[in-house]
Amino acid sequence: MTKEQLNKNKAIQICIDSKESLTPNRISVLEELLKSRKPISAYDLRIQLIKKGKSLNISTIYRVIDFWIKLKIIHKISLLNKFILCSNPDEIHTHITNICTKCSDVIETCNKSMGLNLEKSSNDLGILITPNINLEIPILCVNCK
Amino acid sequence: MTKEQLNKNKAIQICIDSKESLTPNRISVLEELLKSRKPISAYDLRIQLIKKGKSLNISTIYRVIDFWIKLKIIHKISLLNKFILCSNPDEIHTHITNICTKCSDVIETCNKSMGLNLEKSSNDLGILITPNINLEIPILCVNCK
DNA sequence: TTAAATATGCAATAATATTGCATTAATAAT
DNA sequence: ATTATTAATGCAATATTATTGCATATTTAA
Repeated sequence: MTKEQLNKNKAIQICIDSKESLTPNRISVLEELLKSRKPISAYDLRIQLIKKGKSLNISTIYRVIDFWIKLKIIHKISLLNKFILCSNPDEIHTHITNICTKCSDVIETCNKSMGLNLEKSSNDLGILITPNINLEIPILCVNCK
Repeated sequence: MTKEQLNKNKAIQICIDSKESLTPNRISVLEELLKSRKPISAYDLRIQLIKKGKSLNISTIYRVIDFWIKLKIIHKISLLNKFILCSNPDEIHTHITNICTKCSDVIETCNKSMGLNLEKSSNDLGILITPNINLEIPILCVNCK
């Protein structure tokens, strides 16, 4: 079983588990994101789907994206106004999206590997860090640095 | 000397030191941002200035904002598509903008107080974290949590 | 099988941001 | 000081990203 297939199955499983309906549009958007390793904009995603004969309205694209975001399958990369699949959606932790400022490549890591201890510091400040947030860190990747 | 005045002077000093010209528009935008404790959009900033009889074109607004961003006086908050003054522009470190997801209030902290050790972890991953980046952390503030 | 709830399409519109080119203002050179 | 050069701004069009209200279609529940 390939990694891609695995992610798709996992996403579908999460969808079923949460008792949401798995419509053709939702599957199409999911499959398209599985293919694009880099973050992709909603409009570009739409163009890719049109190329495959699937012509969704842009509002539907956004709604479907919101749907997967709600299930934590997709991340919005605010720095780029683009979207990407989450690499490990079923684990509750601080997601970290390292974004290369040169090539827009994305390397997803987690709090442990990044030396973050946000819980402690947030306690000190009196603020609350909610679970499953996504931090975007501008970086230079191995190739670009 | 008030804190506001201090920040303005500091910003102006940084501008002079970097041999950039301090135009009326740049000062107007700076003053407006000094007043708004919360992040503000470019268009709203424009409206505020219009109320004071200063009618800048939106492209000028964006250019002036970019100017101050280049000098590290302003941060863009990508999560909100808004802009805010940096609270300590002359210190080179990882800036952290804690953004309350409920009220959009912003609490700026720094890496030390947030338990981050990004340099070490980035070495491990082979990526490079450039100086003076700004991390946006979605939180719940003291009032909203 | 019908009723209710949800998803999608459609098309308009909102919100955010950029561009090319003309004009004006600021700075440097003479 | 005057002119030449460079940089900033205005203008207005356009690009990009995102949302909305309402009608229709599809899915799920009764």
